Amino acid sequence: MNDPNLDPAEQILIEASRLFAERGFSSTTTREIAQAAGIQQPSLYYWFPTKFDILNRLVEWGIVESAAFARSIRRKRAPALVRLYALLLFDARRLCGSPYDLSFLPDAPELRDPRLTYRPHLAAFHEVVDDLIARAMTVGDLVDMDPQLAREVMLASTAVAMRCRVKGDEVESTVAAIVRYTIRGLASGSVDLDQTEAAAQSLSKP
Amino acid sequence: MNDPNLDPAEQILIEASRLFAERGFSSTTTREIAQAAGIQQPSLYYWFPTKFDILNRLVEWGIVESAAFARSIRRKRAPALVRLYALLLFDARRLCGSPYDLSFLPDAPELRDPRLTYRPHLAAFHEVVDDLIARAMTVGDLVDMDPQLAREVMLASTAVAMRCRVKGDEVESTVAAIVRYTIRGLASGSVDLDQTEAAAQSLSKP
DNA sequence: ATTATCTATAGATCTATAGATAATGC
DNA sequence: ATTATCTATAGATCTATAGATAATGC
Repeated sequence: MNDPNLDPAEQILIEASRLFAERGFSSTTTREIAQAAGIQQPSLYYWFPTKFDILNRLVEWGIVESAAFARSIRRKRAPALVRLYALLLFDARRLCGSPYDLSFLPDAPELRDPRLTYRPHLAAFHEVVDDLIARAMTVGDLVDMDPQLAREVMLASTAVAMRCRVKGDEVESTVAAIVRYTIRGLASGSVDLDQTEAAAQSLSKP
Repeated sequence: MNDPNLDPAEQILIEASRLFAERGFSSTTTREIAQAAGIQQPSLYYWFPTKFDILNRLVEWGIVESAAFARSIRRKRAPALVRLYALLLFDARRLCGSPYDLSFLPDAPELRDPRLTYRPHLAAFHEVVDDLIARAMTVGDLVDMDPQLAREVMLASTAVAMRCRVKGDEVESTVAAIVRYTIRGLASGSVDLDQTEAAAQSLSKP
């Protein structure tokens, strides 16, 4: 249940994410989190000021690195579709390989809480995705469709990947398959998918 | 806020679904639901035995008709991919056109509650989808991939459609676009997408 | 002294019930 | 009588704090 070699705060985050994914944030009690982490309920408050801060930490973790990767890929020279592909791969791989179970993130109603601090990072991430979608459409690599819809469909692939809850060796192949079929659905007929994927794969590994 | 021409139970379901989508089931209080429906909190219990029963009614509504449609389409003569396409169209169209906001359904952790009565209907729905996926793969209309992954990707399109929250005239075009690009991602190169869509469109309208 | 934990509990909910009240229809 | 509502509240949580206690390190 708990690994005594781990920082208690880390252990709490791991167990809390598992419980949030299973029962939802507000149905999970601080008592349950503490018990899963092997401590008493009030001891949680030594490591986190509130239950809400545990959620905030997990949500931040879920987006910060992907937003940073998005900023770095914006300056790269590759075609927009390749960069989009790489961004989706990076994001899905990171979330599926996370020690936390973040499968509750894509649709958790709690994300609407304005006290959460992830918004600027998500906005930056979306800005890059929207820019790359616009560029890929301009050069004819994406089917002509509502750009906002294209973004929704693309980002949904991360949610699907996490929902499959694959671990270890299977992460790589499952993520690759889901992202490939998402891009396949949105790319125009003129795109060489194998070549695009190969280029994206090498771009997505920092 | 409330339409006095409506059955109070119906009004409660509509407002409850909106609140569940916004804040989640367990963060929504019976007081909030009642207030949105224009009655006092205890008056809810004249129409529903428990808060949980409100959720159960909404979840049932979200699957029963689609499961019935799935059973009816299983016996139809069209190619498996056309029938899959029609099933996705029917399901997404119905959920997006619903008087209830069921966008919270695809990932609500509360769906794991074993007291909910939707399970047999969802199982029947999945059985048909899995059968059609297997058939479509056998005849080479679907790319070779893990069938369970194919199902996840397909059913995610309904979630994406609901998340777009389109209403009225825009439902039809948005749903059509999302389902088209989902099928595009999964269909093999030999499939004529326009023809498949046309056949599915006529099958999906009972 | 500092760090990390514990027990006990205050204070604030929130669901559901009890029982009164008003309105409708026989 | 039945239907539909209301006010008041019991009973059961659940988060976060207060304050004690034990262990570690100077």
